[in-house]
Amino acid sequence: MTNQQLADIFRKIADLLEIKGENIYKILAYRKAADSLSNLSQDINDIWKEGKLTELDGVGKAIAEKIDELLTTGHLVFFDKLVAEVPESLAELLQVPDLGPKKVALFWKELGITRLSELEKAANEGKLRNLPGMGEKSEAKITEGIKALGRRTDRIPLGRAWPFAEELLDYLRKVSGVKEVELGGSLRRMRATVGDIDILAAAKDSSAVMDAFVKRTDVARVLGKGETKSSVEFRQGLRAQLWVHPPEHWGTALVYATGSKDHNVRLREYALKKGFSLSEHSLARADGGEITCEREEQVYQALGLPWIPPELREDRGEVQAAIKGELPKLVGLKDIKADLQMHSTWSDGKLSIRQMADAAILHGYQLIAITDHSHSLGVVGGMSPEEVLEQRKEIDEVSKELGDKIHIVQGAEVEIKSDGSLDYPDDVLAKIDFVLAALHTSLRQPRQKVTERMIHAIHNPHVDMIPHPTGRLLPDREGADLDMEAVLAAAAKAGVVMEINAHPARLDLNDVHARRAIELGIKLSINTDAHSAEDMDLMHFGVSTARRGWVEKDQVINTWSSSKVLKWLKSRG
DNA sequence: GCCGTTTTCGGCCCGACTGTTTTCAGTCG
Repeated sequence: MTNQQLADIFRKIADLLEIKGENIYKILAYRKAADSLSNLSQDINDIWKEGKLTELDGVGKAIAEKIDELLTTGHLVFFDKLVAEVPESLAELLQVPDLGPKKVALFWKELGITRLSELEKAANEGKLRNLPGMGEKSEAKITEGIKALGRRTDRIPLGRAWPFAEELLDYLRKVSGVKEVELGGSLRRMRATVGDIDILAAAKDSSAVMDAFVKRTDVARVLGKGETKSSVEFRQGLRAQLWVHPPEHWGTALVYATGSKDHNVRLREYALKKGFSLSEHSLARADGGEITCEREEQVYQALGLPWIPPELREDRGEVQAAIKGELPKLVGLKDIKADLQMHSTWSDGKLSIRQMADAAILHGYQLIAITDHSHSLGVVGGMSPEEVLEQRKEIDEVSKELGDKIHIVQGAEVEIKSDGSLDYPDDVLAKIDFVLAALHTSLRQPRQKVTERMIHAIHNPHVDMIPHPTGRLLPDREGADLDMEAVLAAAAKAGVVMEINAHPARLDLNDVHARRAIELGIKLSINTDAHSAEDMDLMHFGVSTARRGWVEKDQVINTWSSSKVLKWLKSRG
């Protein structure tokens, strides 16, 4: 069983226990253990074999025993008994907006409803409105919620939400009385996918900005509107919420709006130890004293902590690290001096080598690698071995023209074929300065096969980097089912660089695996995989993913000087 | 069910909004 499968079981247990009416803290404990498993960079099976389950955050004796039972037998008697008591299908009812465990339990006990279809039917027949605590409005809300479930977009890729959010920010900044507007939530934390768009505005009086927000022409539905918080659903199914706080509360409000929820809980727990009750409004003392914070830094400072970058705020140990003064010095966009994966008209790129080089110079880069595809990837017009030699001549010519303005390295993105062999013979690979071995096809091979295939490629002494390791395409195409722990171990041993592909549809390695990679001493490279000049602007998405993985500057080879990169390439032969 | 720089027992973040209520429960983030 994988980390994710275990996490799903514990989340399901939490849902069912909540419907059952269990102690809320027991439920939260299961959720915390599930989150811990989801955020884990190592394979749970390895931790289990080492007998270190209870070292995981949120895993104590009882949950460790359940993990042990699941990994040993593939089953959990506790879960089977629970499902016999509380129908498993009730958990899906919790997905309906505004429907929580109390009402699900009410409908189940009073009307025997266990499925979505039964709930919809009962609502349409007006059977819900007479139950205690219910009324016509609540019933209508449920009907509407079930419909919303059907059209609700799942989490959307960062790259799609980003331009929309930017436009929304610009719009709100123009409202009179608005002092500041900033992204919050998973967008500010730069998660690869986001559930909704969270925005914080500072204004003395919230009414003008709230009105402007809910009255936008693309708003399909207003889900709620109050003095400090409103939320809407846009026509495309995307949701957004806006908080408005006075400028003098901006710091605490921004911490609150940025989250994650778990980070906030962790921070508030720590604040309590320091004698403060932390909310979006202030840091309050029990004696009635209060500290308000205009800046986020002041909130952390008041707790004796350094400011924690938003990308780290996932409760993955950042608060503990901040307490110890051990936060990483994260890589930043300004540190990037090179882009080591891009395509030209030699395969599926839109521009010539010269044009790509000119664009890179505009980005201030010292070095680029032109990494066109190899021939077996027919759909993109990959290069034959003969073309590799011809392209070399062109790269030399362009290099001569541009002098010391930029270094151009000849690379190639070489297919890892379905049997694990590479698309060029060794004598061709030997002539290419920077060899990328990539998966694009047969991604659905079984875990063991695709992992062996990848490791075989890593073992080829000519291979320098693995670009976009899993091949995922957000939001639809899952990546290969790689045993990443085994892949990273092989890469660490071979000195092969792993890429964080900056394209927002990829962000691959993901944040969790990037963090594991640097723990293993692997060097990373953050590249745009540009097929046009505009694509080079996507670099910041990759940098943010690295930051989410606690990656520091020196661990990223394209922050190095060009001479250091060239020296490294030479050392690899 | 987890956890300990006040604790191995007794706590466990904090507040906004809505609807059904005349003061609060449920849901959400």
